[in-house]
Amino acid sequence: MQPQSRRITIVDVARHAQVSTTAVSKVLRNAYGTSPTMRAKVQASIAELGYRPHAGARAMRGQTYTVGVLVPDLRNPFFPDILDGVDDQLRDTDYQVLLGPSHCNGERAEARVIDAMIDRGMDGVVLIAPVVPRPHLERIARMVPTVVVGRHGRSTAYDTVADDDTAGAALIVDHLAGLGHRHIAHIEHHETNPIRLAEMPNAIRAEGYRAAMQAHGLDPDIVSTSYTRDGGYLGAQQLLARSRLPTAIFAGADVVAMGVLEALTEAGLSVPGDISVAGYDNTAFAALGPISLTSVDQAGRHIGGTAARLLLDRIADRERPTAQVKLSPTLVVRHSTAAPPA
Amino acid sequence: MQPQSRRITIVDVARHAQVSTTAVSKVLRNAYGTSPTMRAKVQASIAELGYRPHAGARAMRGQTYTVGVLVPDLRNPFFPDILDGVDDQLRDTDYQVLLGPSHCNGERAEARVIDAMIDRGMDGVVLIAPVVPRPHLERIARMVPTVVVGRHGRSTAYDTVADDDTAGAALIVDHLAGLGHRHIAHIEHHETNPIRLAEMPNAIRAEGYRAAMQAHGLDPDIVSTSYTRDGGYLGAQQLLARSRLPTAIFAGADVVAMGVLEALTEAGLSVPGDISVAGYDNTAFAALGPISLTSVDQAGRHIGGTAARLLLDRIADRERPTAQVKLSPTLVVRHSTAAPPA
DNA sequence: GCTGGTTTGAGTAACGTTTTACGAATGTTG
DNA sequence: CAACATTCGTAAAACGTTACTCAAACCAGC
Repeated sequence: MQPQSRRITIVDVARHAQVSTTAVSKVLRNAYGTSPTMRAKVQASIAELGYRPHAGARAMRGQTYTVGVLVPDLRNPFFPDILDGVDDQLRDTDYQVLLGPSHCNGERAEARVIDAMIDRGMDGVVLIAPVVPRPHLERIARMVPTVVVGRHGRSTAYDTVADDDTAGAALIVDHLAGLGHRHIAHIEHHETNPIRLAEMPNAIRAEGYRAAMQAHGLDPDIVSTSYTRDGGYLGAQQLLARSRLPTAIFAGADVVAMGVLEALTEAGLSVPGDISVAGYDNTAFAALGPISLTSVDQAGRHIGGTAARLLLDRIADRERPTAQVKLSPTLVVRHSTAAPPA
Repeated sequence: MQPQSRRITIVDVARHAQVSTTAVSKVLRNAYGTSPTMRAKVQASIAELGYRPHAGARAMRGQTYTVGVLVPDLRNPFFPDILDGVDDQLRDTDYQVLLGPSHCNGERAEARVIDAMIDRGMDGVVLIAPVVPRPHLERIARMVPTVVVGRHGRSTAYDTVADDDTAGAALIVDHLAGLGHRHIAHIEHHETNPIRLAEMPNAIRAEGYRAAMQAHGLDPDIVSTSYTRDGGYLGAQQLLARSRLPTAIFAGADVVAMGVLEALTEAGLSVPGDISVAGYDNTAFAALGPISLTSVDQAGRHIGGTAARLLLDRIADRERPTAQVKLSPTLVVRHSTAAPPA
């Protein structure tokens, strides 16, 4: 088990192919000024020696061919959909995706992960529903090409891709009201920061819910917890503690609905017999037979694909004006919603 | 929106603190030969200038303080548990975790992601249930400190952390047999490669199932698909197509059980009334009220924590003999299993 | 006050790549 | 055939950090 031999470098390849290191570098980046003959020679040597470019060294001068994706919560089954979309776009490029997990969803932790990605020379980053303050986002975007997913608000520094959460919330409320529900509660991710209130999807969904309820002449009823399973569980428990139960619960995310179903099951209530439940994101979980959750589909894969494409565009041209892509969600009706009990 | 100012380097810090760059470097790595006075001065300058070390440059000489974790499937809810454990251990160190997603679970794709992590100068890697050939693993481990999680087989090059899958499978079979089941089917992740047959958890579970069945004097009945939701769905459909149904299904992973439940629901069968279902991994999904899946707990968080600790150890001393940690699983009985219908 | 040892800090050469500038062929035009 | 583009390839200088070598400053103990 001898200590591994030194890594093969561009110099080794150059020597083997009998050309200069510059020539090898040019071939690698398929830059201008390489004859087919030379290209072939170099590529043969690369293959024979098993050369692999050293990203660290590359980072010092040019690109690393790496893009980082900030994932706020690995337990939320919506995010893999987005990542699939990113992967679709990047699979056939030289770029490699690395994920920055920020499970403990604090602002500090998130900022730390983003900084770490920048320090590691990522050519660009996709930030999924980041919670750091707006100016911080702008600062990041000035350092590295950035696409922000699922957070509204126009910036001149970064592109955004988001779902029309106002419309999505309305889809649910319209559906439930159409079934005859008058008392529809909403469980949201708690938010006080004024900027995030205007930008984060959770806040927009809550606001959309409120507007839609009023449009139907109904009273909004919001419980604030978090977009996690536990948040859903706690939120539902708060509702269950009431003297008068709602006849339907609109959970701000499928993962929240998981917790809601948990609490309702525990309380011995049947869905949708006693109470209807709707989610948001149309994750694989919602589609699951025993669950069969009515949900709003925001086409995560498409969102991810769009984000990746925008990012590649921006890496290619950092001066291009920023884009704001807004996608329209659709309603997927399943068995967790029905007319309220008589 | 002026083009971002040049990155602050160690040289800027040195100038600002009026010391040499060497001194700054020493403080950063808290190496030998720094007086408290100097350390304070340097740290003040670092804070004031907002200096951040450039990982690419570091990669060329020393460490990058980055560890990579290969995650085979982001939709399997077991993996976040492992990652939590890794995070627990690394949170208070200088190390940063980055995830390499390998969704399309081919050998090629996996090898590509691992290579990418090595190229990017990771100080160490944790490979979760890797499928690449054994010699490839050895080669990787010779290049970079490596811990392999959930794959059995002793190596002199890398450490391993795994669950005792033989015992885990027996727990399920014993439980179901104890309830009176005679016809217990198992859905496994298909495997033909002889080395993986001896090392991969799926293969060991299947073998453990077979052994336990025989110990009870029962006939094994195995369906081969994959450890995904779709795999579970297809496997269950194959079983449902039979003239004689099993009275219980042991799914090799919770994520497989998701698909099984899906298929059974679709077929109008009730669980556990018509048929019992058990999973493996005891994910949050299994605990979910409406699901309430009997499962085997292999303490993912603990596995992840152990892996991270072993990795740090090995980064500190690459010559230390390798360790093989095997953890004992426990059975968690819920409502998806019951005595077979009379 | 000198010796010998220990701290403390500085100077400098890598590390592997890209980039800029430039020379040597080769082809093209008047 | 001279003058000039064009193409192909090379040399050398960065990039930001760490590790190695070595000098200066300091401290005992005689």
